[in-house]
Amino acid sequence: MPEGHSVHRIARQFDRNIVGRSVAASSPQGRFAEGASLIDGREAVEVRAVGKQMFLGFDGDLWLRVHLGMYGAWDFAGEIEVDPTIASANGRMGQTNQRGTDMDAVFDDAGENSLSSIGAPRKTRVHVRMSEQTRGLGDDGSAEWPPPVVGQVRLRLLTTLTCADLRGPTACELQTPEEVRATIAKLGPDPLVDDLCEGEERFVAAVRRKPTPIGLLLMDQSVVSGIGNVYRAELLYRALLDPHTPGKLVPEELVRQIWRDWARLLVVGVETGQMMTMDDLDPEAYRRAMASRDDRHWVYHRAGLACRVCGTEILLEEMGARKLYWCPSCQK
DNA sequence: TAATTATGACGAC
DNA sequence: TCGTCCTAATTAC
Repeated sequence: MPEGHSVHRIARQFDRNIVGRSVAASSPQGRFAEGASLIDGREAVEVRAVGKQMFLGFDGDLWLRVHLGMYGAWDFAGEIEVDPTIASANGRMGQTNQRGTDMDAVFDDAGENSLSSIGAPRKTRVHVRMSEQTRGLGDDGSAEWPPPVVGQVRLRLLTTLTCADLRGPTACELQTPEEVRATIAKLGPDPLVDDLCEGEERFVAAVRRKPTPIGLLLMDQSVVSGIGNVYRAELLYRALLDPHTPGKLVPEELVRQIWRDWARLLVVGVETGQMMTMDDLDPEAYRRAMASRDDRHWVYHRAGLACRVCGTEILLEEMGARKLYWCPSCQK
């Protein structure tokens, strides 16, 4: 799944292409038929991303809450107005998506996926038909509209120009404004939502209150929003911090540093669509790091390999029912 | 064709 | 701590 950066990117796409328009909603798969019928015909009026969740507001105080879980995805198709920041990232990643449709992949949160053949799960994809020029020139030569449904589509939102297909979400439900507020209230601070200073104080307070290992706290969405398994491993490495350290024993200044680092990585992630965690590298090393998913991180997915800095073997253990990668030598 | 994997989160013990 | 749910790509057989 998309960690926080992907959800913010998706929200931007909604803001650009869905918000302010009436949508036809359906559930091709049938499992959200009732909800879709309630949305159908309404105008989307606002989108919010908080941590790993997205809230899409419709007129009449009806909100759609979506959590993609581990392998949910939104597929966009149609003539899409691309967010400038996303478009700029395109220069680096513009390549045809693996489905080989008539769409150009303007961005692909699978950045790491499309740059590598290693078994990454499906990623959030965005297919964009950039111009009239490409319309009708695709492999199928048909430029069908709306696009044919492929696979299990829980929810399809269609405007006159844009099609957004949701598949595999762990949560897809309608909420009242009250419920949206309640959901968000339970979430820890998100650097792109909350005031940075305020967020930092909340994060520091939550972490330093608990005996729980910092490696678990970073994954706890009530402590801080948007961090997933990749960012957890990388943030801890960047902080040179042992994942087992109880929250209350992490020096306050280091806790603050982690928050600010998360804020920085999140911004980079939103801009590039990639979980770039080795941004301190020189250009040549950076280029190499980008070349494949396996070369992109300090410790994530590097079990058994030598630490890039000290050469010690990167360890793999289960923490919070997820795979935790770390360097026992660098992280104390 | 089946098994495996994945950037999550819940609820039942 | 476990099992469960959501889906599709990749790998193994």
